[in-house]
Amino acid sequence: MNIRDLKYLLAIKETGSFSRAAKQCYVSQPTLSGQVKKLEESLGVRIFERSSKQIIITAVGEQIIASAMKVIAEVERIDALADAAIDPLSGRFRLGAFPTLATYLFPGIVMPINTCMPDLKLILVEEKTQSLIDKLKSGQIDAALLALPVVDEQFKIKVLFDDYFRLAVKTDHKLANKSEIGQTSLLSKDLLLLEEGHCLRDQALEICSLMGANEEQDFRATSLETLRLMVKAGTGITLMPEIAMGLNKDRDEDGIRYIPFKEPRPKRTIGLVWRKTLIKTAVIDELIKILTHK
Amino acid sequence: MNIRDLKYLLAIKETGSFSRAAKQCYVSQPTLSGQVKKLEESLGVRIFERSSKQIIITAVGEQIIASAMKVIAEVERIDALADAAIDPLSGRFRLGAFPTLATYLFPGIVMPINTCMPDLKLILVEEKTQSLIDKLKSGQIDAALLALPVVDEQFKIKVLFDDYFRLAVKTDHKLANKSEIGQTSLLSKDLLLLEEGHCLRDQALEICSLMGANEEQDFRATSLETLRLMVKAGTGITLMPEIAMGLNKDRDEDGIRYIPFKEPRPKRTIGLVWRKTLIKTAVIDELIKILTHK
DNA sequence: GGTGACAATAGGTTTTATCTATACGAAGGA
DNA sequence: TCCTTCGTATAGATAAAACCTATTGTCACC
Repeated sequence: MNIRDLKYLLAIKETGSFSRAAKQCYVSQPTLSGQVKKLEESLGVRIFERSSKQIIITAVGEQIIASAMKVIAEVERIDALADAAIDPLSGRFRLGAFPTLATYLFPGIVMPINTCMPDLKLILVEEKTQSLIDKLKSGQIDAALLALPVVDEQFKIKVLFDDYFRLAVKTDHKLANKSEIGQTSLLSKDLLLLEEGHCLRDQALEICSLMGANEEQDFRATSLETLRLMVKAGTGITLMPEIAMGLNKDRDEDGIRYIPFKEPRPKRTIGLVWRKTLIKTAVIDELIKILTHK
Repeated sequence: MNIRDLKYLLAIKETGSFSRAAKQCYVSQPTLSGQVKKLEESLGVRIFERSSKQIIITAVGEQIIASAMKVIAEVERIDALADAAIDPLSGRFRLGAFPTLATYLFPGIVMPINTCMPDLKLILVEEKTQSLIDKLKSGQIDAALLALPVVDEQFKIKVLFDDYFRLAVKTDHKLANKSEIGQTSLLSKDLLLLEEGHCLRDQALEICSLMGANEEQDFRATSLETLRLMVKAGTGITLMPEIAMGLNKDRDEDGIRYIPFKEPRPKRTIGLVWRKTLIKTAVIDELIKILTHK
């Protein structure tokens, strides 16, 4: 048996045809046909039912192909291990973050990452939390910045920092002159929220315990910047994480006042999450250094 | 990369030498050396530090070899899948059972198994429960008859039958004329038990709640038959599962009376346990049929 | 300095994978 | 029914690779 042969099997399953599989593997159709036939003979079972019409995979075939996929994946892992050993801080690295964090965090970390790991081809992915978790699991991204808690057997997690919430109100809002705010003050109808799927929306709802009261609102913003503009326009108030406030946390900006909460200050805890089986853990270590030194 | 090359790696790790590995793989030493060298070159990393004294595996080497083992295991699985597809009821099958069950159950199932699966090379393994579980996990046996509950993610389990306990006493024992017995009657010092590690010992202790009282006993039998002989000799009484009583459950035998317990009658539940990843599940199905029709 | 153990190298042979060209078989259209 | 098309199988030649034996190189030990 040969690794190449197993790749042929996967290609046939994928393309549904010997000729197309051959093309995909950059070999001639007779070569691929011959190798598959030899494999079938050596195993003593038929993997494909051939006809000029279509290729049907036998029951054993499906099982064999499932195992073949695992073999190929592990072989690729060997390649990746070798690559990482040559230079653990080089190659492609895909880092994800959810939108209400990514917008404000990513700009500040590109430079330091580039300085610290010049050979790393960094790919930044901005998606909602669930999508990031899915992509982490399927290996489409290598690590993600997520709001904790994230509970999953196959992940490793490093707590990075707390991001406290403030209440963003227009400077002439009735709450604007308060120096601190209690959570009960949020029981108002003019609280603006993001659309479904944003973790910040869920956190805000949890903080405000407004589940029922808010269902009737028919406006759902798609970004925090939209919310900010609406606060500025006097449409309502919103929760704003400090990371989204810009540099001057204690001064008003753009006619908006960011009022801190009374203790216990509501917050979101940001952590770095990656698969236990990830190979380039050296990159993770560097990322943690950069993200905790902020 | 080639599956054969990965086997070379494992052989070198195993034998600690290129020449011995070559011998183990039935190739010449230069062949193996050459292939390993080529593999190292294609991966761009050194897997072994060579010297005339000893072979040292590099850090990447260890990782690569760990992956190589997974690849080989999965490749062997492909072979096994094919074999099972040709004839699912043929080949070697290793069935385990713990001693106090095996002695009485095994003799009765060899014939039916042989009749029903004539091409199956059945290997019967009699070991204590913990050893059977270890061997199941490591693939040294294919299935085991165990006293439930057995809780493990990687196992599948089929409940087979209940095996009720009776109290075995000498016919002239003071309890011998009772037709039924309560569990409190067991608070006696002459209860004989098996040595540590037998699940029957633990079950007996649990039933009697005699943990403390029994620690001082310095006699621990190694088999149920020894216990039976001692009961017959008048040394004491013991718990005996019905399966060990022979065919005549309601008559005395050998000067021993087997007294049933009052409800709820204490029992052990016997189940068939196998790895979820086992390939020859057709054999499992047949075994279940045979073992539940008893 | 000689010896033994072990890995690396050299050169030739065998095996295997691959190619192009062609045959075969089924389905669809004239 | 015949012809074309699409797809797989077969044949024969070529290129690549894995393998062998013989030999060299290297290090430790006596």
